[in-house]
Amino acid sequence: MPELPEVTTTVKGLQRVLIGLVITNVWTDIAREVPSLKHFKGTLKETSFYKKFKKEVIGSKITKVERRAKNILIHLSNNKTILIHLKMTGHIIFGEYIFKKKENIWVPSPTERKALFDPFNRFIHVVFSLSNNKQFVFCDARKFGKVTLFETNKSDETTHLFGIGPEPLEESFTFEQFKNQLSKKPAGNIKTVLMDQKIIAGIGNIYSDEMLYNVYRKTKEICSKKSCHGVILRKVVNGRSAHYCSTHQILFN
DNA sequence: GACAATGTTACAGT
DNA sequence: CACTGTAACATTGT
Repeated sequence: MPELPEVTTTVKGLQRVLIGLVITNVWTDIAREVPSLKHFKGTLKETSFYKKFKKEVIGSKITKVERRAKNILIHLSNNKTILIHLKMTGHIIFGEYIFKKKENIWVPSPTERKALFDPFNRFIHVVFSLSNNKQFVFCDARKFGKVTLFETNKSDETTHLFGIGPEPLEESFTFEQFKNQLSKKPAGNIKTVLMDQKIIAGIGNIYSDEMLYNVYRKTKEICSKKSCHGVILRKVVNGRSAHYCSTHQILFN
């Protein structure tokens, strides 16, 4: 469930298991950097993308893993960084996998923990094999996710990160700064602003809902705020479901 | 079958 | 130019 906190959890997990390992192979069943988006077709040759990706990644050591907005950044020893965006349903699995050649699929080793056999984990699209004979797997039911590569020292220029706003957990991020950013915006939906990655990084639909009162996907339920008897309603804001209390929250449009 | 789903981007319209 | 709303991406789960 990838917004800032979930991506952070993923990154922390990867830091524990990936640092110092060498990437020995890359397998994928997708042809493009972004499996689905049409607009990447023009700039990236479909079949060549992962060929090149593979070449640049194999043999390098993982030196550092970090998060920027909702992106996972895996820094390599050769001035390359693997960038993974999980989008809606992408997730990462680390474990021991076995490749079934006949069926062209990856399955968890029979000795692996039960969670890896969960049907949710069956949409495997990119597999990185590592020097400890384990695999680091990108799994995504909807194929919205992005797995790509950029030059580490060009992180300020890469289109994948360009223009992303401040990290809310950085010390440099202050209330004053946020207020200043807000004042530049015309009056409008606060939810839209909270989810705008250029204003503040990492907030998505669930957390923006929670910030504005805590009732994500509780449509029709009775408001749980003390002595409030409102009912939770749903309204589409900025193309996404917004949930709010009919009594103690007011919508202006 | 209809609808909703954690994200982002292109595009049409105002 | 700035902003807004919608469709698209691909697929599953309810």
